[in-house]
Amino acid sequence: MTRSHQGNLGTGSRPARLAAWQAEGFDPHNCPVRTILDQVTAKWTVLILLEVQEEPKRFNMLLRALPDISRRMLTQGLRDLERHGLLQRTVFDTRPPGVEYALTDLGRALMEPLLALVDWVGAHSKTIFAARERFDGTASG
Amino acid sequence: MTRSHQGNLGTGSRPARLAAWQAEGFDPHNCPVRTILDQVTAKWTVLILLEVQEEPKRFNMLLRALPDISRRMLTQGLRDLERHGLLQRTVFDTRPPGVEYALTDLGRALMEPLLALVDWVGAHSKTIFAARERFDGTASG
DNA sequence: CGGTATCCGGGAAGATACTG
DNA sequence: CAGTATCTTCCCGGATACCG
Repeated sequence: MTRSHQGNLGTGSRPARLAAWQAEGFDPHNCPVRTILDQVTAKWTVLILLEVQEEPKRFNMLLRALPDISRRMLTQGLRDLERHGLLQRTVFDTRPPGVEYALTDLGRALMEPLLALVDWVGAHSKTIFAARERFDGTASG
Repeated sequence: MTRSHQGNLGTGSRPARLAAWQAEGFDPHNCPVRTILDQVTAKWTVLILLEVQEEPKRFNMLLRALPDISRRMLTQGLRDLERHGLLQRTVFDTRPPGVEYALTDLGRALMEPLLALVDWVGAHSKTIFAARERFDGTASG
């Protein structure tokens, strides 16, 4: 398991981006950005971030707000976001104990490009769905 | 901007976004944006889009450019991108037959917010990795 | 309340072989 | 060259039960 080395997907905005990365030793097996991106865009994380963005939330509040998530997956998603420094977990020593999750500064910063993507998809969802149906139609017809 | 939304993830930029969506009947089981977003950010799609963005590519060129992808997954990813209207598949009646994949206008439009996210992650990957190690360290130590 | 541990089924994805 | 078909394996994720 040799996992050490970065210097992969990152800044730079010319067209031949991937080619440039490859020229400087891009290693798809070992690309930190892919790892992070997979996490950030994982099934539940976007929704969790969206929830917490409004205001800090407690575990069961999130469980209720995200109707089809399981305890297990919520815990896991929360841990992962915390691990990446995007969420701050705060335990209150009350009775019964309370735990609050809030965006960190890093998490808040992430919301900008993330919401931009979400908005783009939202704005074009009809077009995309139309393309889907066209594709599925011609495939079967 | 007569963009009538369909009650799900989409346009709108106030803070309590999720709450607003829920108020107007947001259904997490049936959210088009989540479906699309999952596809768009799936394991290989970003890399595929990055590759064809430079210039149209053929199947085996992509296979070679993405060292650790399997035939099966490449085919599937390509089909999916085509299905969503992001990629244009063109067959050349040459011998031996050639097939070329290129971004559509929609696909090109997607690259802007998508690259913005990728760049953000790239720019903050060190911070995030540091957070990871800190988290893992305190967890085990 | 806020989790963790365990079991288990189904789908995702790799390897391989074959086809037009 | 550009895929498809099949087989198998692996791990994601739901359900459930229990702990601090």
